[in-house]
Amino acid sequence: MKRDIFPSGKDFGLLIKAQEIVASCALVEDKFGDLKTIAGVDQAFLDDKIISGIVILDYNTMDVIEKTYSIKDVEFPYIPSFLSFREGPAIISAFRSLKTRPDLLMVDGCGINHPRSAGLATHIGVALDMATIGVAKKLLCGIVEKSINIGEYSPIILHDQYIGASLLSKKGCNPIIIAPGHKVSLNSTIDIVRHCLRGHKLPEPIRVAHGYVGDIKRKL
DNA sequence: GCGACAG
DNA sequence: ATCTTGTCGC
Repeated sequence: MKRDIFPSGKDFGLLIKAQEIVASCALVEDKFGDLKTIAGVDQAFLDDKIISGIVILDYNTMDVIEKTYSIKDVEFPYIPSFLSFREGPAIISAFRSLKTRPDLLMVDGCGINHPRSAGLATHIGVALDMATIGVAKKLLCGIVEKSINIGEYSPIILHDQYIGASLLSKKGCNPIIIAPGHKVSLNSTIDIVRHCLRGHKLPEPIRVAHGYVGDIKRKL
């Protein structure tokens, strides 16, 4: 099953097939329990190595509960809309080394706001069968409906479908792009991301995970 | 054909 | 993502 959505080679026909399978499995509805903990994951690169770091935080206090990481060889290049095949394997590896399973996972990248509705957050969510949300800093596809003020969001539309939101999380910063990954609705995605904002542009799970992998990389 | 294009 | 000091603004 999981092997089908992470083909080993670089046959684009197979990769696209894998993404279509992921998209067909994606669920944009709230299918997670009480949010006691929330995790964030991010990657850093050093030579031909990819470092994936995951941090689990207390949902209410945003205090760090657990951290873990994984280092693997980079075996796929960065190609827009195919990020999952470059970073996905390392994330799965890091996730497997966690002692506890978080109630939801925030991923740096797209969710269903992807050309084939299979962004990294959605791919990871389906692979791990867990609720995920995608948080990106740039738009990959779709158009932002309207201009917004601080604290507000604007729908992102693609093919007449409401697939995500552009949220102005902090003054003086560009808006962040958020979208459901798997097992999370659009409204909950917005509520949860807002809940995780603590005075910074990025929500805590992603911000802390980013700093964490940076530290790991530095100490190598 | 040309430009856009998560990390 | 990554190479990198100082600097402008809130």
